[in-house]
Amino acid sequence: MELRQLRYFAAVARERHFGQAARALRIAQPAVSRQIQQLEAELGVRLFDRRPRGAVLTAEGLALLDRAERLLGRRMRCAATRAARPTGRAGR
Amino acid sequence: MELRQLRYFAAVARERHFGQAARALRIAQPAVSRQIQQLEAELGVRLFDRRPRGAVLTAEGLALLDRAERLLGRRMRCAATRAARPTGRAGR
DNA sequence: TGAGGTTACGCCTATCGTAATAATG
DNA sequence: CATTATTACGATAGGCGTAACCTCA
Repeated sequence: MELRQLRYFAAVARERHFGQAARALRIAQPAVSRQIQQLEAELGVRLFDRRPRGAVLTAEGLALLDRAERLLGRRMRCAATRAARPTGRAGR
Repeated sequence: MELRQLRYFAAVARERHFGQAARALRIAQPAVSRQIQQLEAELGVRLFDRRPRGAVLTAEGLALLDRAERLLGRRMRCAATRAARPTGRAGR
């Protein structure tokens, strides 16, 4: 599993739309579709119900969304990134 | 940033050794070195002090390790992963 | 000089985008 | 029949492994 997949997944969940998610991500729709499929295959669950008017989260998808957003939200912006500021030590 | 980078980083931090981390990860040493470099570049910090006897975490590295292990530990094993049982994995 | 990390280079896998296809109300 | 997701396919980028090089006590 990679963060990219979670990011795409979260986008689709937010937009409830593969195409709109793709637009928000600045990529093509098939790329989103593929990553979601991969994620579903790896997890062994169906994350979305594909409908002609868009995609709706399944129960498992909803549960994953909670975790995924939490993970994405706290990426790695705490400890190390703070040191990237001019707070004293800067190696290069 | 990808989970792969965090996984490699955590391995090096645990082993305090690029080569040993590579062995633990079942990959070659340069692969580890490259991913760590990428991570350092993205974060803008030096995560390890390379020494002739191994690698030691910098203060920023230590802080990142804490977050990384937490993230890796709670990957996505809650809701969806429950359905991901055997018969589906194909390595290389 | 030896242990360990990095750079160079070629291969292979994965991802992406465009276009065509299938499915559903 | 229109809208939306999927599959096919060629092109591109990224990651990995082997080999050679550099660095430091």
